[in-house]
Amino acid sequence: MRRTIIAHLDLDEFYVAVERIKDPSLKNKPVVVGGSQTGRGVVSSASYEARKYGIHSAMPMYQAMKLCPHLIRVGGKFREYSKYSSSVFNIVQEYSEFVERTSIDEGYIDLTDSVIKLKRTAIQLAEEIKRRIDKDVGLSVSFGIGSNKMMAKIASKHAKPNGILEILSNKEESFLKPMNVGIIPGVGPKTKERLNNLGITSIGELRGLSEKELTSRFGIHGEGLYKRARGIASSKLNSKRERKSISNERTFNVNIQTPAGLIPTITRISMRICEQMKEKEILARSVSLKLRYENFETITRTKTLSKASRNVGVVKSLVEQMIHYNFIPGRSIRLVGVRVSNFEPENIQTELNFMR
DNA sequence: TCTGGGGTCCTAGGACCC
DNA sequence: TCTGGGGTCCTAGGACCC
Repeated sequence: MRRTIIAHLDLDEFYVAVERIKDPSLKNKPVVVGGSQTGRGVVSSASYEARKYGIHSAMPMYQAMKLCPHLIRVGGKFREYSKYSSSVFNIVQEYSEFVERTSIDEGYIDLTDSVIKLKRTAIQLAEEIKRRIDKDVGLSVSFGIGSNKMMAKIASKHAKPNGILEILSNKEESFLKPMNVGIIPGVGPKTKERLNNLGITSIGELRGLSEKELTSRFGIHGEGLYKRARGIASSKLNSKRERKSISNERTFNVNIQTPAGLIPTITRISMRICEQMKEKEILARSVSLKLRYENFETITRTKTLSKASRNVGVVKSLVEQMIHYNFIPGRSIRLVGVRVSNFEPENIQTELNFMR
C-alpha cells in the first residue's frame, strides 16, 4: 500500500501580507490588522515585527498600542483578503484534485497521487507551489507535510515563516514526544488545563496514560487524545465543504440599555446576511439571535421556520421577537449578533413553487 | 477603556412519532 | 404499585479554530 501524503499550507501573516502588497511602505514595520484602538477593537493579524513586542491576534488594540506606541494599524478589508485567498487556492488546485480549504489562510492538499502523476517528491511539489504563490500572488506561505492532517498541520506550524517541513513516518514519534499537548489540534485552553492538572504537559507524558484512563476522564474525546498522542489521525480531506451558517455580530463601543437601541444594528446586520444568502443562492430555515451582556454572559436563541426564507423583513421580525422575549431590564448589552443556518438551495424552492 | 468576528463540531435534553 | 424504545428534529451552550 502506498504511503498517504498530506500537505498543510498556511499563509504567513496573511492579512498583513495583503496590506503590504497594496502599500509596500508597510514592509519591515510593526503592523497589525484589526479594529480601532479607541473602541473595543482587537488584533486580527500581527506582522512578525509587531509580534516581537508581544503582540498577538485577539489582543485588545489599546493593549497592543501600549506595547508598541509606533504600531501601524490598518482596518480589515476582508472581501479583498478573500480574493487573494481564492487566487492562492486556484494555484493549489492545479497540483491535486483533493484540496480542503479550512479557513481563509489555511488548507490541506492530498499529494498521494500527485507525486506519482507529476513525478516529483512532496517537498519538490511544495517548493513549486510556494514559488508560484510568491510569483503570481505575491504572498509567502509555509508547508507542512506528513502522513495525515494532524502531522501536516503541526509540521507547517514548525516550518513558519516561509518554510517547508516534512515529517517522515519513522520520525513522527520523536518529533511529537517533546511537544506541548496544546499543539494537538482540538486541544484548546480547557483541555490543556485539565491535562496540566493531571501533571501532563508534553505529548510524551500524555502517552503514559492508557486509553481506558483517558476515556474515563475525557469521555469520547479521550479516544481521540490517545490516538493523536501517537500521531494517529484522519487523512481524509473534505474537498466539497459547504457553508453551514452565515453570521454577523457587532460589539458596541458603548453598551446598549434598551431593546430599541438594538434595532438599527440588527436591521443593518439582517440586510447584510440576506444579501450574502442572495449571492450564494440559498435560503435559511433557522434564524438565531446572540446577546452578550455587560458581564460577558452570552445567550443564543434560535427559531426555525417551516419555510426557508431570505427575506429581510422575515429575518428581522424573528430577531426582534427573540429580543423582546429575552431582554432583561436593567442589564445592558455589549454585543448583538444574528446567524442564519439550515440552508436550502434556491432552486429546490422554485421547483416546489412551480409544482404548486 | 479587559476580552472581535467569522466559523465548525459536539453534547444533552425535550418534543414528537411510530 | 413505577419504568418501552428507537429515530428525528429542534434548541442551548460550550470548546475550539483562525
